[in-house]
Formats: sequence, structure tokens, C-alpha cells
Amino acid sequence: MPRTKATESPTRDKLLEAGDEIMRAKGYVAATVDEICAAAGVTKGSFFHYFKSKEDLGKVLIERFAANQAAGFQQAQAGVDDPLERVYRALDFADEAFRTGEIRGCLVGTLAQEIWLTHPDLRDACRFGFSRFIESMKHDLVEAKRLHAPAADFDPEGLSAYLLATIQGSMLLYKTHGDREMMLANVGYLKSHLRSLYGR
Amino acid sequence: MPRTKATESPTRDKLLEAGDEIMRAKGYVAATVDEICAAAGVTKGSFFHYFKSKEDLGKVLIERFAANQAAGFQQAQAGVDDPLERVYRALDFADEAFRTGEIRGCLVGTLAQEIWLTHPDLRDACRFGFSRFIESMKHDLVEAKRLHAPAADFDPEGLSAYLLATIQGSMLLYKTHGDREMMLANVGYLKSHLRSLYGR
DNA sequence: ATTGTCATACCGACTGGTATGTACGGAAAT
DNA sequence: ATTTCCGTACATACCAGTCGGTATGACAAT
Repeated sequence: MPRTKATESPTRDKLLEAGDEIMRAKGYVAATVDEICAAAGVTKGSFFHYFKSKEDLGKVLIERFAANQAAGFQQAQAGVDDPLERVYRALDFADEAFRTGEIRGCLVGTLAQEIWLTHPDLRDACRFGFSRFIESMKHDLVEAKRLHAPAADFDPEGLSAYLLATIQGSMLLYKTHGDREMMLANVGYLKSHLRSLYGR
Repeated sequence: MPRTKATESPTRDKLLEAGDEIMRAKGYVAATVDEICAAAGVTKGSFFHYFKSKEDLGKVLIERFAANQAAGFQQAQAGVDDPLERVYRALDFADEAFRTGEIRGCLVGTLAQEIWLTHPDLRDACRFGFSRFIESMKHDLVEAKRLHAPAADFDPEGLSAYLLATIQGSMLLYKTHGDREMMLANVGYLKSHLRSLYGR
């Protein structure tokens, strides 16, 4: 296995998976390298072989999470051309993610909350992750207004950040209330809001 | 000075103020007792005289923050009887808080994100803080529907959690993007959504 | 008025545990 | 043979929380 460049190895993947799990549950600071190693079934030697620091792992995890998320949305919108329909597909995807399987929250949102002042590099990674969502959605929202509601009186530019904020906030409230219905209801309110803005 | 019961003292207040500031900035885990003591200008002896643990301080801070926040909203709605107008006043209050002064985020939201799994007592305090907002707002939203839009097709029960989620998420996005206009725009979207639901 | 007692208020060195990161060595693969 | 890979032991720092100590004022007894 030598001669490779140290990316893409099963050990590294296990560390990423464990790190993702633990950091999403307890946040960045409380997640310890030892715990991550134990969960991954490896030792510290491996950890610091693949990552030069805990912060390095955090950065990789944030980027990985954002990329996976983006891929999910992209898949949910595959083949759909109408921009408004693409937005609804994205919300359906979020809805589906909340409904099925375990919701362990968004890694980007979880980490951003506690490291934005103390770890500028991680904060930038989080910002990039958010922007990725915001920008792609913004494009569709603006286009959709031109197509379906050119005369309507609202600004489509900021809507994508609004959607993201509500989704992030819903996951936050879920952490304290454990109420899945509330999350789903919030996505419903978002959809109804969009319907009223875009006329359908 | 003896014979009192140890609550309400300038030293304790300084610890609370410092703890609030630091935990809001760095979260619960990263905020150290030493740092809080240094910021308050006292020593560890004082800290553990007034609080039996760091978690104890956290609990007090969450309750304090929620109470202050509730008092602020109450003041913003003072003398207003119409339930819908009360809701708008609350949003105006949030708007104003975002616009003026420093926004250091919501302590409840910040802590909830990282301690919900590891510190059940703190999570319960956060839930109570959120519920306080949700319940009082829910009452007005339900009443407002009966008064102003009894025939409209939406459920007013969940709207308050939706409002809170969007506001919390907006503050979260602010941490990565530092964009105050985005927060204000999101409150604007909320208002316009309410206007479209309630017909005014 | 003075003294003694006691609870509150506060200090700061210390402890035990644990955190990240390092040093180094051996296994395994090319 | 050299590099990747991964384990163990260790270095260093820092964490929450403890503990004895001092100071101060309230109260009671003298």
C-alpha cells in the first residue's frame, strides 16, 4: 500500500466517519482525538499520520459534509429543468432526510456555532459550505421569479439564505425538543411561503 | 456582609456577565472557568463559592438569558392588545436588536447546539428557554388567526416554532458570513410571510 | 466598648485527570 | 531498501474542581 499519496485509505475513511459522527453529536471542542480513534478502531499514530492536527480533520470533515450534501441535492434535482421545480425538489429532499433515517444534524451548522471566533480556518470552511448551498439555490430562485412571477413584489436574491436559515434553525430546535414533526412542519411552511410568492 | 444567602452580589454578577460573554462567543466547552474568572477579575475561589460547578453556571446563564429575552419581548409588546400586532412588535424587537449594538448571538441556541447530547440538564434549560418564546408567541398567533383570518388555510400552532427557527438560523448564518443585512432581510421575509397568511 | 464566635466572602496554590501532539519503532508493501 | 502505515509511550499543557487559609462584618455576651 505504500507509494500512494496518503489520501483515500480505509483507515482514513474510518477516521473520517468516526470524526463526522462524534463531532456532529458533541461539537468540535468536546470531540477528542482519542475518542475518534477509539470509534474508528485505530490508534493515534494513524490519526496523525493522515491528519496533521485535529483542526485539519475538522476542515476536511466540513468540506466532505458540504460536498456530500451538495451531491444529494444535485441528485434530487437531476433532470429537472424548471428552476422553481428544482427548488421544490431540494425542499423535498430535506423533508425526506428529516423523515427517514437518523437526523444527526448538520455538521457545518454545528461546528460553525462554536468555532466561528476561535478557528478562522474552520469558519471559512463552514462559510464556503453554506455559500455552496446558497448560491446554487439563489440561481434557481432568481430564474424562477423571471419565469413565473416577474411582476411579484419580492426580492429573490436573499430567499436562499432565508431557506437555509430556517432549515438550520429547525435542526437546532430539534436538538432541544426532539420533535421531528416540528421540523417537517417548518419545511411545509417554507413551501407554502414559496407557493404564495411564486403563485404556485 | 455575612448572614445573607449568597445570591445577588457584585462578584457573582461579574462572573455571570463574563460567563455570558465568553460562552456566547466560544460555546460551553471552550469557555474555561479560569478565563471567566480572569474576565470577571476574580479568582477560582470566588467562582466555586457562588457556583458549585461550571455546569451550574451554564444553567444559571441559560435561565438568565431566557428571562432577559422574555422581558425584552414583553416590553416591546407592552400595552398592545391585538395579537397580530403583538407578533409584529416581537419581530420589530428582533429586527431592532439585530440592527443596533453588538450581536453576539443567542446563548441558548449557541449552547444547545453542542451540549444537547452530553449535558441533559443544560439541554432541558435550553428547551425551557425556547419553549418560553414559542408558547407565548403561539398564543398570539392562534388568537390572531381567529380574529383576522379565521377562514385561511394554515395551521397557526406551529408558526411560532417556525419563526424561532428562522431567527436562530439567521444568527447562525451571521456567524459565518458576518452579513447583518442578511439577518434583517430574513426578518423581512418572515414579516411578509405573516402578512400573506393573515391578510395584512 | 470590648471581646469572642461564626458565617459569608474571597484568595491562590495544588491535585488528578485528560487534552493534543511528538518520538520512535516495527510491520508491510513495493 | 525505502517509503507508507500504524502502534505505544511519552511530553507538555491545561482543565475542573479542592482545600486550607485570611478577611470581614453581624451578633451576642460580657
